[in-house]
Amino acid sequence: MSRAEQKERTRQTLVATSRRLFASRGYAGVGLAEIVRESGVTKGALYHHFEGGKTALFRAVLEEVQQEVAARVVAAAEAAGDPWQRLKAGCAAFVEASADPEAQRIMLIDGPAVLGWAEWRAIDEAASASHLAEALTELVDGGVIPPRPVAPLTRLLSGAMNEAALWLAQSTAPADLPDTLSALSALLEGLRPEGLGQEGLGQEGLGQEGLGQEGLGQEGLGQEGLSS
Amino acid sequence: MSRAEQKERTRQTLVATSRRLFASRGYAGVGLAEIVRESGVTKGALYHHFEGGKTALFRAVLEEVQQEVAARVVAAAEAAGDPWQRLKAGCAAFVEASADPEAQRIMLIDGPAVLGWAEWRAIDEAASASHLAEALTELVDGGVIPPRPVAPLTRLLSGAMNEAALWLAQSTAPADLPDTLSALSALLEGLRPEGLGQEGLGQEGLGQEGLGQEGLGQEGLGQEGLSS
DNA sequence: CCTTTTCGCATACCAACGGTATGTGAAGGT
DNA sequence: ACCTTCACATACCGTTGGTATGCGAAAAGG
Repeated sequence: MSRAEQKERTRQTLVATSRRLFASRGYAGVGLAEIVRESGVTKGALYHHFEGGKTALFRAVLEEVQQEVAARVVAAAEAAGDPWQRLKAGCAAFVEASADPEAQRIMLIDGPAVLGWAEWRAIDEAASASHLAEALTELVDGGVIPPRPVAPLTRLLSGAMNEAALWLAQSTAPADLPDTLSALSALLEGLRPEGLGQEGLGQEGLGQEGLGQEGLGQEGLGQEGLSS
Repeated sequence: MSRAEQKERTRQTLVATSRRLFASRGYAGVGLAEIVRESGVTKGALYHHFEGGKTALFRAVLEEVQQEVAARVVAAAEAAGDPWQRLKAGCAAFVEASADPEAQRIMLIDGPAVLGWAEWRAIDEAASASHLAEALTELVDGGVIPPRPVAPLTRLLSGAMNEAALWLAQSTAPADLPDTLSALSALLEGLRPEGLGQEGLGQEGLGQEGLGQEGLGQEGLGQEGLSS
């Protein structure tokens, strides 16, 4: 095996191992000793690949998780038709993807605390939030929603979805997911001038491959007023 | 000085010192050695007052911060008239109070990471989120907004406000605060059936004593479509 | 081919950290 | 006056993230 191959392989092993451990027990709950042991390397290798030590390793893991979530959001949005549908499909996909407890601890809990909010937000912006901002800008430019600064709205919606995903991850009621998507849909619909075809915010044919969210015994999704 | 007095005083000193340090450099960035040194006590005293060690100390600090924020929210809400106005005034007060960088690091960044999301949310619920849920329930019961499960909506709005506060704390544009309040107002208004007197989400006589947010050179607040 | 350099990684070590076991002296009851 | 309580101090420990240095095989040079 060539040296470059081996190097990349070691790096990926380190990222994969620490991702699994960080996701299950949190950043502070995992020591470097355990990471390097389960990776089959030593601390020397870790610091050779990640100059910043534990923090840099976490950053690599976070970026990987963020890009996976973003990929799902983009795929869902592209499968939808008009800009308004793309926004709603993207939001629904984001909430569903972020509901994965594995991604949560890394992306939403430890991320801001370990890297600081500024850097966390920069990564989030590059991966996901930028798409949300673009979608909103497009809707404003297209006259679908009234003119309004998109930056604050982007933050509000991004935060709403993050928190909702956190809540969903530990909720037991199967109705919580559709109820949340319905409520999010209602908030988005409220941005539009009165009465422009209120569709639900559900999964109409957008990529939802093996999320573990299926089979929760709910019908349509996105309809309102069911199950308090 | 009596023993009980001295005990309470030591405890308060520890909480105040660690609150200041946690706020400025984060939970992980402050060691117990520094806390006890600046408090004028030793580690023995710390562990005598806080059995859980550093975590328990942080919990005490978090609860203090949460209660202060909640007090401001309640004061603002009570100063408003009808339930709908109370909701909006409370939301505005929450965003403004949470925009304080001191409270942020403790309440929004380190809180979930140190205590875990479940415990953090329990504290948040007891202090602030419960009031939001009550306000929403009241509005549903009063027929002001259509029937809908309030729990998901509470989480969405709570998350939106948290993230917005985080964003506002590091934003430099003075228009960001009014723009955010305006956007939040628009989202809330969207929950109401069409056309019921769209007032802005500003400070109309609700308690905003010395927040440091005044004088940001903005007019009305809560109007839409200005700046950027 | 053989030499030399490179570099991916291992070994050994360290200061600092959170945490604990034990000691102590003054306040408060009797 | 005695004894008990208890709010703290002292001394110590295991583990942690981090670093300086050594090594051996793969690549580069002749």
